[in-house]
Amino acid sequence: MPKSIPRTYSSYSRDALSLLGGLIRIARKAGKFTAQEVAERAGISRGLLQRIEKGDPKCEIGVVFEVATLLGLKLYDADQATLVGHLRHTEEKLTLLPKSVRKTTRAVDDDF
Amino acid sequence: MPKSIPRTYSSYSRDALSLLGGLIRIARKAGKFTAQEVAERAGISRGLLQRIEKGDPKCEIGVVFEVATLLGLKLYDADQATLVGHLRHTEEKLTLLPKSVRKTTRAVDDDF
DNA sequence: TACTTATGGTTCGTATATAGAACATAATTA
DNA sequence: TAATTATGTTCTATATACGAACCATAAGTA
Repeated sequence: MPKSIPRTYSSYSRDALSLLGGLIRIARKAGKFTAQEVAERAGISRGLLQRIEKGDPKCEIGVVFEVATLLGLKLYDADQATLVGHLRHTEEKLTLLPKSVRKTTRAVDDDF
Repeated sequence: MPKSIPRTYSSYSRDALSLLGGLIRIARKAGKFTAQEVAERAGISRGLLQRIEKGDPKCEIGVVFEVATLLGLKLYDADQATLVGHLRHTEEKLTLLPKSVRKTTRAVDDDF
């Protein structure tokens, strides 16, 4: 990690992070859990939970998802399709697509 | 970080991560982008993009969201409510809830 | 009011995720 | 088929997220 380039995020991503963090906070308060309790059950520090609830982009996604799951949040609004169904669908799509994305194929008619 | 406790993830979280990574990969291939291209546009390394597409829990959530956004994925299936609307709703809920979760209030009738 | 507890914000040391390069393999094209 | 390119994987050095221990403030309770 030689270069230290500060990361930038689109407003959409930041909004999504804030939303997810806010939902987590709401779920925690709705369940009458203290930050300490949730942090312990999730196996993380209270400080990290605070960052998660704030929507800090620099958190492990696995931990964020785990906390959300712990509090009963649905990560994927499975209105009709279940998560597993979604996964199966994903795999199907992947098998149909070419395994490598071949670029402009440096062909002959490139000299126009 | 003195102690090194390996993190554990619920199957639901792992499925969600795999799903998100798979959707990202599908979107990338559908758009005919090479991993190199997407990584460059996202300002990350190709190796990190691979881990993201694999659903590695130990990635910054901000980067994952950013890549997803870059490829046009909707992080929150805004069937009816927009993201911003969701956010407003979140804030409303938060203002209604007590700001601190007060625990069992260590009262008198605790000696049963 | 005073008391208790939750929350928010530091700082510091360390475990670890990351970038970058290198290499091998797989996949597509001519 | 050969040639080219994408992908997958491993390695090392470094930037940084994390846990832990603080303190200050806010918020709920008696």
